[in-house]
Amino acid sequence: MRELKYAILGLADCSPVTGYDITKCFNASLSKFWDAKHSQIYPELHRLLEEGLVEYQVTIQGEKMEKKVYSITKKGREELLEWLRKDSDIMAVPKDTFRLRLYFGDRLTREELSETLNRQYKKRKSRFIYLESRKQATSEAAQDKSRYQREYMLLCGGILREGAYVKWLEECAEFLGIELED
Amino acid sequence: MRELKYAILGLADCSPVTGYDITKCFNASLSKFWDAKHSQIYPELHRLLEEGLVEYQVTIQGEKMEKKVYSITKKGREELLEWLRKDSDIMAVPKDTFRLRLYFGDRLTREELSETLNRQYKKRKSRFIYLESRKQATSEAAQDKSRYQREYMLLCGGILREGAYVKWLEECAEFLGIELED
DNA sequence: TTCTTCATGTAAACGGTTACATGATTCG
DNA sequence: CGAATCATGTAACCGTTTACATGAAGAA
Repeated sequence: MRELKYAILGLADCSPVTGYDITKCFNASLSKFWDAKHSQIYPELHRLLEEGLVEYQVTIQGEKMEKKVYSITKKGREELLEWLRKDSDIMAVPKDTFRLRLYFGDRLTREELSETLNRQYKKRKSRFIYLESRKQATSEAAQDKSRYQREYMLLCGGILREGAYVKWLEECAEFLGIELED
Repeated sequence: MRELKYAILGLADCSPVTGYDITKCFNASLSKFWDAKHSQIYPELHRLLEEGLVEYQVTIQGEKMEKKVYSITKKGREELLEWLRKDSDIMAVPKDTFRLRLYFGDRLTREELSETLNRQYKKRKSRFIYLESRKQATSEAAQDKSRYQREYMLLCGGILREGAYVKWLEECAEFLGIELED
């Protein structure tokens, strides 16, 4: 529970950050390790501040624009480490609208079902190909820069996940006797 | 949005159901096509009733225990079909606590990281093996009974997903130079 | 008789999204 | 000058979980 807390704490432990930085970081990487909107991040930062896990310094950007740069405190680092050492339960099966549609797919005509399957296949496959293409670039960076190693590992995880989904769709098509367009 | 609505509508379209039946159905199958607690299902059923998508008849179980058996209406079936024909966007990357822990894993000692990885590997692998073992049983049923076909397809999806996760953990171990116990 | 399962609900809290709201800075 | 980006917040709403609450039926 309260996992956003630890995602923020972890980022603040890498280097001092603003709420805006955190938002960008969550949106940026393909290999999303977490996701949150700024409307969730700012209140959480306030809460971490109250709990004494982070502190901030106001910096002036340009003429007068204030930004709050948060750093982790000793107490914050301790709590982060404590959390990192904990056991992770395997996550509940994610809710997947496509899977739900497929489950009740016998109500559709053969053509409709084929369309449903093909549309998903197209999307998943193009995402898979895109991630694969990004792997090469990240792979080289991961060799020397240790900060790219974790990005690389997560990217590999994403590729394997997408690959499994694509393969599943191919299996479904075969099982249902549906032709997949490529 | 409101996907629980369609999960319930779909089940009610298979055969008349009580709220309790729906709850059981969601909890039962390995190849969970959806998940919800009874505290979410009962209010949703009331809402579907108001919208005229389901109707119910009260049945007496035993001496005096009343149960509400819901069936889908014509309007409900139409809305379900309309929804089934829609396109499914690919779901957002699921939030995964283990992935988050791994991302900040450089803060742990080599031994701690090894433990973290091994614990997850053990869980994932045993789940994978369990699902695989269930595949055989379901496979035979899927040959003749059409109602087992969709169960079978979803189970295959689950196996591929778990398999990919296991493979990813193995890749991570190799990348980090960590030995996985089997 | 006691325990499990069947059966139906409500209330509070939580995590997350969407929308509302404001204003400075930088780049073309 | 105008558009994109930087920067920080709040409020309402929605979906979901946990806890509260009750009681009958069936099996051991």
